[in-house]
Amino acid sequence: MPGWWAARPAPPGRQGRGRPRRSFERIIAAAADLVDEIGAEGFTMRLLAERLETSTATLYRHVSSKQELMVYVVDRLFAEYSPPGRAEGEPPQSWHEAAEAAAVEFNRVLSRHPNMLPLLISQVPVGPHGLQVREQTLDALVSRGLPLPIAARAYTAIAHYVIGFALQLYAPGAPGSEEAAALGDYYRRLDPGAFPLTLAAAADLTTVSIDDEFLEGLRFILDGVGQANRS
Amino acid sequence: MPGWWAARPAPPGRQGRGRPRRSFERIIAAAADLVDEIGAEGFTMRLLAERLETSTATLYRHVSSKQELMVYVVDRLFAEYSPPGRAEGEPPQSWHEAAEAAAVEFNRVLSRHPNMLPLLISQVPVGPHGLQVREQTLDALVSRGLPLPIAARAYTAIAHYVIGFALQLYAPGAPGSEEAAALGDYYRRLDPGAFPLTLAAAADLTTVSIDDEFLEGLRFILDGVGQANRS
DNA sequence: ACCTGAACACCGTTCAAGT
DNA sequence: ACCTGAACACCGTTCAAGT
Repeated sequence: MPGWWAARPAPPGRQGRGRPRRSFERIIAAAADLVDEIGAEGFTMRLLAERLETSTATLYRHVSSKQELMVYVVDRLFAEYSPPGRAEGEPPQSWHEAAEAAAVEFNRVLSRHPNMLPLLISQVPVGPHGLQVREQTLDALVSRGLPLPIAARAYTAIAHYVIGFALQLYAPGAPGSEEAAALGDYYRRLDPGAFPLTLAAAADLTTVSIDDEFLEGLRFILDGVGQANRS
Repeated sequence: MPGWWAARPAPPGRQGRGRPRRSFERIIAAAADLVDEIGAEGFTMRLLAERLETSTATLYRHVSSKQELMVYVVDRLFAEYSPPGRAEGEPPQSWHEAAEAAAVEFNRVLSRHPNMLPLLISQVPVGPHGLQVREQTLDALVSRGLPLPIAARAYTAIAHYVIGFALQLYAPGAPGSEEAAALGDYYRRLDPGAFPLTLAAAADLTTVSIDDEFLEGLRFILDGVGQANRS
């Protein structure tokens, strides 16, 4: 499992004088596509080599390991994040609205790459794009009046929440539309006497959409941040 | 990656008439110990067979796959959770205090099993013990006056937060004491002009302990829940 | 200098063959 | 009936040998 500190300002590989750099990016891009298509689980250096019409030994001349490759694959997620723009004629947003919009956009990016989510574990994204997103978001909050110490803590809490939510909802292995039925069966088979509240809550939770559930939890955090800001 | 719905009320294996059941539990216990010792990454059916002085083929007569085995290994985490007891002569807790105590206890359990954390991805713990913990916690909140719909959403948000926090802090691959230095180096190498807020926040964040950081984020959520409860 | 076939040391899982 | 050695179909990674 790769750690965040493993990422380095200058990407690796014996980058000669420009050409190898290009190969490195071609490899990362192809690897990202492959993970999207077949999942992090099924991703194989042999498959990647095949798709690039080369050999695995050649891949290892540009990246030092599969782990390192995955660090850069994850960073491409953050390249897709587009900071929620303040719309033209609209009134200036509060930090609260800006934070919510950022979280929703981050969630949207993650939901589009379910197969990549397992790679986010124990890997705070600190690749070039990951850092840029954090800096942009901190700036959005601070410029709207939220003090930096609180903004930094809010960013951490929100990032944890969004990633955790996405992992359990979108990641391969999470219940899809068909598996939801199996889950229903599972709950119905539970002894209602033993888990009355769990069952009652499950019945209630199915009445709200997943998006709403995401927003409700998010607002818990944002309201708490607001309280910290006032006190 | 195993899904939660995959867990079943009745554990698997051709459980004959009592004896095989015992074997099943011996296997799960040994597997859990092995994961704790060498990590989920290094865990191997061959290693487990060796430790139990049997063969892999025999293991497969009691569990249907490595994935299923891991589902039950994870559930053992929840068997360790001891619901924070209301102390003897003390005044009755609020739901707020109860929720915080539960989250802290859950975090404590997770922090003691860093090697098991990667197994929690895309696996909402729905094994027997996992369900019991949820039911107990919901009961603790509801009995202290928090309405069930809010309690259920709070439980989900808190669980996501605690697991996300633990994954990024305790999971193998997270920066230990030595790697923290490497991380410092990494940040120092960043262009301060490009990431001024990230750098300023990092300097500030190092002044609070990890436990405090955990509690601060947690209180964001709990304060938000309180606000939802009042409105 | 750059590339690669083939190997090395592993996996999870299965099955024919033993007791 | 219960167990298992040995195999099957893979991995990530390396290296001698080619161009």
